[in-house]
Order: sequence, then C-alpha cells, then structure tokens
Amino acid sequence: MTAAPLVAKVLPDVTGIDKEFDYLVPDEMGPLLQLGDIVRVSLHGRRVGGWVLDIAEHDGHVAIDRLRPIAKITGRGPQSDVVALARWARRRWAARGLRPFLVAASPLRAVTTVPSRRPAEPAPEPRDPGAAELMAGGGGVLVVGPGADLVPIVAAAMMHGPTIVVVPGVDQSRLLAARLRRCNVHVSLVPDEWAAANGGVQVVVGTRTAVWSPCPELAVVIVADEHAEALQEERSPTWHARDVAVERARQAGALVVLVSPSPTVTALDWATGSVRRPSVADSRAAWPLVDLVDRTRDEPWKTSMLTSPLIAALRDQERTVVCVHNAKGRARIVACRTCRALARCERCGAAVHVGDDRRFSCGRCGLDRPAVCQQCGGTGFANLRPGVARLREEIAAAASRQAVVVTGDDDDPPPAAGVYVGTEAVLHRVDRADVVAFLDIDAELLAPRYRASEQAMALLVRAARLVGPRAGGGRVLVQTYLPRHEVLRAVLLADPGRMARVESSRREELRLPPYAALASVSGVGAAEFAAALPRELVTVGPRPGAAAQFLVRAPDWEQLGTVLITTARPARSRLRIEVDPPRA
DNA sequence: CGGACAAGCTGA
DNA sequence: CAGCTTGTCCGG
Repeated sequence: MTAAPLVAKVLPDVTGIDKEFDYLVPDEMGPLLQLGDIVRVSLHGRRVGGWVLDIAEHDGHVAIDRLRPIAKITGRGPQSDVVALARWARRRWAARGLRPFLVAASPLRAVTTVPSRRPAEPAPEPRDPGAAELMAGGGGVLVVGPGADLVPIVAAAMMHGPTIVVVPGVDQSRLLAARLRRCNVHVSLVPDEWAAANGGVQVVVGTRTAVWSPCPELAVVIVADEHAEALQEERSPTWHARDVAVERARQAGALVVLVSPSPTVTALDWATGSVRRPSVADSRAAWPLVDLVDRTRDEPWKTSMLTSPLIAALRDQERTVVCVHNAKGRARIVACRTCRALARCERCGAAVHVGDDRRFSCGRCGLDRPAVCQQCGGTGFANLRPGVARLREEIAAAASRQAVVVTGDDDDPPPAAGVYVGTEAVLHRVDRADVVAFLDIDAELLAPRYRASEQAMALLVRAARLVGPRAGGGRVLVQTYLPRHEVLRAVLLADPGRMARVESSRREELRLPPYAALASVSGVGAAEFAAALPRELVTVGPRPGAAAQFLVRAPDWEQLGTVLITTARPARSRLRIEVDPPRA
C-alpha cells in the first residue's frame, strides 16, 4: 500500500498576502524537507519564496490535481517554537501577517548545512552571584551599575543551559561575542552566524532580532539594557525584544533576566518582586557625580544656554567635554527682529528651523525657503531656541578651544576633539569623556510622550557610561529648571528606583502601559477606523498636536489586539498601527 | 504583492 | 461601444 502524498502549507514571503497555501511535496524532496524551511514555489504564475509552516498527508482540502509542487528548498528557516512565537506576536502587536516576524527569525542568506553541536565548554569565571541567585529564583530584573560587565552575568546564565543574549546595539553584540569567544564559550553572533545557532551553541548574541534566533534547548534569555529604545522595532509592527523574550521563555520553559541600570516600569511590573538591586553603596560607587545646575536661580534676563558651571567645565583644557542638546541646525525657533512674528511655514504653519545654510526649512512638511519674514519682509531674526550648529560657536568661544558638532546625520566617526557639541546621537558616537553636559534636559523631561521620563533617564545612563564612575572623576552636568524632577533626583542619588516609583504610580493613575494597552493609529483612513472601534472597550481620541493620529486604549493586550485585528479597515485605507507607540 | 477581470467613464 | 481607468478579488 502506498502512503498518501505529503502536502506542505507555505506562507509566501510577499507583503500583502497573509495566507498559507498548500503545495505538493515531491517524493524525492520528502526526506529533506523540514518544518520552517524556506522554499520557492510558484504562486499565481510567479516564483516566490515562502516558509513551510506545516507538513501533513494530503487531506483533500484542495483537490490533489490542483496542487503545484514545491519548486526548490532554499534552506533552513525558523523552527516551530519560533513560528508559534510569531503567531503570538501577530496578535500582541496587531500585525496583519506573520511575515515581519518570520523575516526577523530567518537567516540573511540561504543556510543549507548546519554545523553540528560541539561539547559544551565550562562557563567562564567569575559568575555574577546576583544574577545566579536571581535565576535560581526563576529569573527577573537585575539592576546593575551603568558600566556593569555582562560577561559574568552571561557566565551565570550558561550554567542553566543554552542562552540568548539580546543587546541594543550591533557594536555591543560584536564586542560581547568576541569577549565570550576569548573565554572559549561556543558563541553564535546572529544574524551572521545563524546556521551555528540553529545547530546549537552555548550562547547566541545579537541585537533585538536575536530574540527570534534558533536556540535548541533554550534555557535563559538575557535582555541587556532593557531600558534601551533600540530594543523596539521602529516600523510597524512595533514589537519589543523584552516582551518577545518574556513570551518565548514562557513557551519554552526558560528563564528571563532583564538587565538594566534603570529598568522600565514595564519590566518592574512584569518581575513583580523578583528584582535584584545593588546595595546603596555599590550603586553610588557605580554612578558618576551629578552636577545639577538649577537654572531657576539664574538671573531672569539671562538667555544664554551656557551657565557658569558649564563654562568652568569647558575652560578646563585637560577634560574632554560632551555637550548634549537635542536640536539640529542653527535654530529651531526664530522670531523677526522687526515685527516680532514667529517664523512659520506658509504651507503647514509649523515653526521653521534654520539649517547650516541659513535658509528656513519646515520640519513637518519639508518646505524650504529663504529667511524672509512673511509678515513684514524683514531679514533679521532672533534665535529663540538655538540648535547645535549655533551653540558650537558660543561653546568654542567660552571654552577657548575647538569644538566639533556631532549629529546622527554624519557617516564618519567624529574627529578627536576636546569639546563635542551634539544631539543625543553624540552619546553614541563618542566613547569616552570626562564631563557630559545636558544643556536643556527639560526638553526631554517634558517631551509630550508618555515614556519621556524613561527616555530622559536612558540618556543619563548613556552619559554615565561615557564618563565612568565617580571614583575616576566622572561627572554629568545637567542644566534644568526642574531640579526636583524625579529623574534628576534619581541620578543625583544614584537610585533609579526613585524614578520608577513615581513613574509607576503616574502610569497607573493615567491608565498608561503597563497598566493598560495603548496603540496609535495613523495614516489614510485612520479617523474612519477609529470611529468604528467599539466605544465601551476603547477610548479613542485624536492626539493633541498630531493631526490624523488616534490613540486607542484597552484594558489589556488581548483586548487591544483583538479589536485592532477584527475591526474592518475602511476601503482604500493605508493604516499605520503602532502598539505601545514609542513616539506617543 | 501583482495579474485578471468587471464595473464605471469618456469620446465619437 | 471600444478603449481606458479604477477597484476588488484571488492565488494552492
């Protein structure tokens, strides 16, 4: 008797198609084809790639003579555990298909041979005792100093079995992989070494996509710098590696360790008591000294961004100073010197910026025009909110030395200098400094985003890393009109928990994540879509200041995901749905 | 997504 | 009513 022919369910790797199609598995392919494999099939007359999500005997769902054969096995793809995780993530972030998650879970190039597993090497010493204790208790949040070393934490995790380590940056992942390799650990740096990870290694290291990496017998997932924004995908679906890690570990029966000098409210809420913190003394020693410059004591007529403590730091020629100010170009807001009118965009009404070329450009609609007043034709303007290009001149003069501008637009690493002036990108592009000065931290603390406090804290953590602990002379200078703000109190006292407590009760009171589920809906048809959402479950409103963006809130992620996926999209709409919106 | 096909619009 | 655009449906 002959066995029924094998049929594979294939999800095409084509945007806009969220449907699995049946294909015949040719007899000779049968023994080679694996679940999750990346294949090529013909769909509607064209050759497309796709993932094999199921292999079963033909069940007559589609008549056998209508089935086309799989054309080719391209190589290995995500295993069933990760495919199950992708199905969960589709609901969690209200995505229309599995595709974006399966792309993250797939190798960059075809993998046809998978290296076999080698015998495990012993975990290197030392092993972080705090991490070990946390894992013995089932995992949780590990609060560390800003400059803490990950290697002993990974070493403690390896004792439990294969470990995935997610870090926010590519450079960090390379460095960590190299350091572990020097300790003889079998490491796979993904996505480049996806094949080795698929075969089985002791530690998989990578950026946020590493949370989707294969890892046979996964025992621990470590998310390093859990507070970092880079752990969240910026395009929709806006999945977050922390949340994927927690769910993956739950499904796999593995442990999670979320590591950060200042864990998010979301992480602390998840850990519910399973949080390990350093002693007060250790925390103080690990953080730099913080100079709070209270600008409410400034002379009221003072308009310069440079306070005397900052000027004193700049004048110390021995010290490298990094000045942070989140405004590019020469000016973000200017007013006509003749008629005092604010310079605005004639097309959309937003305040215009002045770039290095001294022309006006609109940050909202992109319109570019010469610097001439719309009201009176005047050409002289007062700079009400300077950008880094203008500040560089003022700072170089005050410091009596060269200063270089560093923004995220530059491709090359900045030249060596004694003074750097930049947007927050400077914190990622300079790797050591004696002083980091925030010229206007209030712009971050008061930013109209619900995560503003955590995002400001992330900048301060980054600064703390650049200058090192207080014993080495590290200093962070912060100019503010809000000297009692909980974020600033927290860094001043080297006690990030102070920020978390205030932030947590504020979020609970305002029903913001993690105490509710939030999404933003924008794009063509957003208003019609928002109007169609059930009123009793979801509170909807246009976000102030951001036309055509609607905020959607539900009691939890299940309900939010369900309502966003099941509500019909208006015809011809092009919606952008961001669950846990990073910019709202 | 991209091709097929059907329903609506325009010009003679 | 051919020839074209625009919208909807479907693919194994």
